[in-house]
Amino acid sequence: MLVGMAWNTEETKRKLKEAAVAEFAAHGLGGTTMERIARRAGVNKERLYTYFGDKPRLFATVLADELNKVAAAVPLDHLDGPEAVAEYAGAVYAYHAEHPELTRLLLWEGLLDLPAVPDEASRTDYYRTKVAAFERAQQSKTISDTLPAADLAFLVLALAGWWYAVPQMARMMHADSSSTPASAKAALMQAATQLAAPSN
Amino acid sequence: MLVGMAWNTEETKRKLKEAAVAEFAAHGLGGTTMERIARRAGVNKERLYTYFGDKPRLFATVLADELNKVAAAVPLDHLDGPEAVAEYAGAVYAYHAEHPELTRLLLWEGLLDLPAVPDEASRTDYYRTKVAAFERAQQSKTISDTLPAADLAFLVLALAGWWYAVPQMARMMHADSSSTPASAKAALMQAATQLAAPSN
DNA sequence: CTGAATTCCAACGCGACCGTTGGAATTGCG
DNA sequence: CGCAATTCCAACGGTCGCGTTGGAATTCAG
Repeated sequence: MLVGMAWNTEETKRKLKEAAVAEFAAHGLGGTTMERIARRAGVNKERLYTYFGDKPRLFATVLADELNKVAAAVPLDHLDGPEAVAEYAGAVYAYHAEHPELTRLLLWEGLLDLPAVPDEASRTDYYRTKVAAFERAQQSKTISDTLPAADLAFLVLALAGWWYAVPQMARMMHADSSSTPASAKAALMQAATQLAAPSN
Repeated sequence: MLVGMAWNTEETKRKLKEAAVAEFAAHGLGGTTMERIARRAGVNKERLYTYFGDKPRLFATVLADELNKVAAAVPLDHLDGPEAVAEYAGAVYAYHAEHPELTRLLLWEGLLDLPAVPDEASRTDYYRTKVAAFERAQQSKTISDTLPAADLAFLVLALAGWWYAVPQMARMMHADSSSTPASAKAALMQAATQLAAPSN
């Protein structure tokens, strides 16, 4: 009965998912072709269908994978003070700088505006733990409570994500070319600090 | 020689552009079909090609049109104090709430990451006038100068735009359904105020 | 009315992509 | 070795959308 280990199946799946992330991030659900994913992975197209189902299902799979990766890479359990909020915002920005695929996948997904996203339950849990960390910090008076915790957390992510959402706008607003990834990160950390600083 | 006024050409062009905005905003450049645009406008597909060229050109045309509209609808020449920044952020949010097409077009464009966007020169001018208004307010010490003017302006727009960029994230983070468009607007205006408030 | 210019549109060629299928190659097992 | 199970893949049918084209309908000038 034993499932054969022949043809290193797991490795093939991994290569396909890696290629799918790159293609979907670059071209979106509609702009990506299964053919190109398979070619990039050096695998036949048919494997995609037997392993992952059709194109939307594959998209959902790779997005869920990437979300799990970022959840592991940028933890957030405890916040004590505005500086910790800035650190978190900076870490999110830095992660996206190294892995621009995730933001782009999220944006492509957002533009599809499906009635419900795949994996909604676990993703909601994930975001709620972030919000809960902000709530606890508010209750212990270490950060500002002028904004509801959910809004504050959401807006901090907005500061970090907007650069990747509309890069063309970022480029045009900083036309004097005085802007670098490093200065962008410094600016958003400063901004996050101001959002989280206890009102005086 | 006189060009005939027959078949009300201008009206046909207007209807085509209106339909194109709706379709492009909903499905993006790749997901939109010329056929559907023409059907929605009640006009034959071929008119699109003779009037506007191919699909990317049409996309650029309608995006430029929408940018001109928002520039006219949400002016910004003078800023005096954090409250004015909040007012501006709120106005931007409100405009996008009524015309969600523009943000979506910008996001689709951003995801294409073209080396240069159409109409780059005039759009750069447009953004630079916004930045200049922030700069003047900083020089007259009515708003905070802890952030470069370009970053501050950019991040204020981030606060207003993020809701539309990742609506699925907004929905999941506010899972308790305590969030409304009105509360979102209030939150972002509060946040904008805190970003712009002179440091103490 | 006749003819030229312009707007409109039905139909087409062509290429691209999705998802499938039939069968070949490889592996483990008896 | 022979057999069954599994992984792999080249090729295909069908559909869809882009951009074009040939000609019909409408308008205006003479």
